[in-house]
Amino acid sequence: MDDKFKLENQLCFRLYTASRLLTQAYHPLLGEHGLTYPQYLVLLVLWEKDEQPVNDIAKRLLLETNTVTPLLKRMEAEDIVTRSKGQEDARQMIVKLTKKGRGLQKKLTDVPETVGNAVICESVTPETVPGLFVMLDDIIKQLKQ
Amino acid sequence: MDDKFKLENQLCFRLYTASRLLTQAYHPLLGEHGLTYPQYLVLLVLWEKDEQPVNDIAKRLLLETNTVTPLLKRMEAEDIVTRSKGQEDARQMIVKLTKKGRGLQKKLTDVPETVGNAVICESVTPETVPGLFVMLDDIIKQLKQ
DNA sequence: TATATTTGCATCGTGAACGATATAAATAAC
DNA sequence: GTTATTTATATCGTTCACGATGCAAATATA
Repeated sequence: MDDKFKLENQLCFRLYTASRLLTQAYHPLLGEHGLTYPQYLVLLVLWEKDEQPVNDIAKRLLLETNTVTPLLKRMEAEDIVTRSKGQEDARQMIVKLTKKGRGLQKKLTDVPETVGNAVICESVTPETVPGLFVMLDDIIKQLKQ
Repeated sequence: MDDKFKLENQLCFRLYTASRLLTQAYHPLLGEHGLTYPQYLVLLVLWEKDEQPVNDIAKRLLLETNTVTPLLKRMEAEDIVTRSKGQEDARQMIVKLTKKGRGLQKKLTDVPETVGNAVICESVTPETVPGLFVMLDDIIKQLKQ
């Protein structure tokens, strides 16, 4: 009885574990450059579009500003980004890549492929990944409300 | 150029986000009983088999003991589990459910279904979830080494 | 049996996550 | 134009995660 409580029947535990383990796979690659995985996510956002307010970065990553603000301060301390008051709206804090922050893109050029290769296995291949993306995107969309 | 750095092409970001959002979905249901999601996972493990050493619980959840130990201490403080030195091996710390810990199973009986329903959507249905489980299990197995 | 190694757990420090709350600037309502 | 509300960000407290390290009990080795 109570198979519903079995760990093997839990979607959330699988997501939680897969997320942690895959983040761990990034660790040696990013740590070499003094980065954490959430900091790497901020870089992905800024590499796509530089000079964004805190709020835009947080929304893109589906995080709260109270998570992102301290993270950005650490990145500022490491000279990866600058933070400066917005011109038109003084409430905003505009985050901008430094030369070092932009330069990290080249240094991390092999990271996506390295990590991508690490997860390739029986049921997870270039052919099946798009289907996995659809399901995860649906779950995220659903839970965002 | 550099589509490989686009957030939309990242498996890890999807897992990370889906995991966080699904954990958030548990929050109101568990918080009502003073539980966090990782504490709920410990309960799932102990409900399956009571009286386990810290190490067995940690291994089951693929966590380190330095994560699990403080978590168990909080659960002990909340009178959900007891922790006592092992008889045959004095290094072990045996974790056992209290009456309250066992009783929580009945109180949380609706949680799996409630959360399960919350993720049902277009591409995630009782028919497609098993396929998703296979892929996530493969990823976990692969990353465990 | 004395010493070395392994094992199980704990402590410490750092960096997320996140709920709750605070503050100042911008905007809306009166 | 003054007051009320919303918005953008920050601060605070608690709980994970997790690498690094410490310590005592158990086991292996000499």
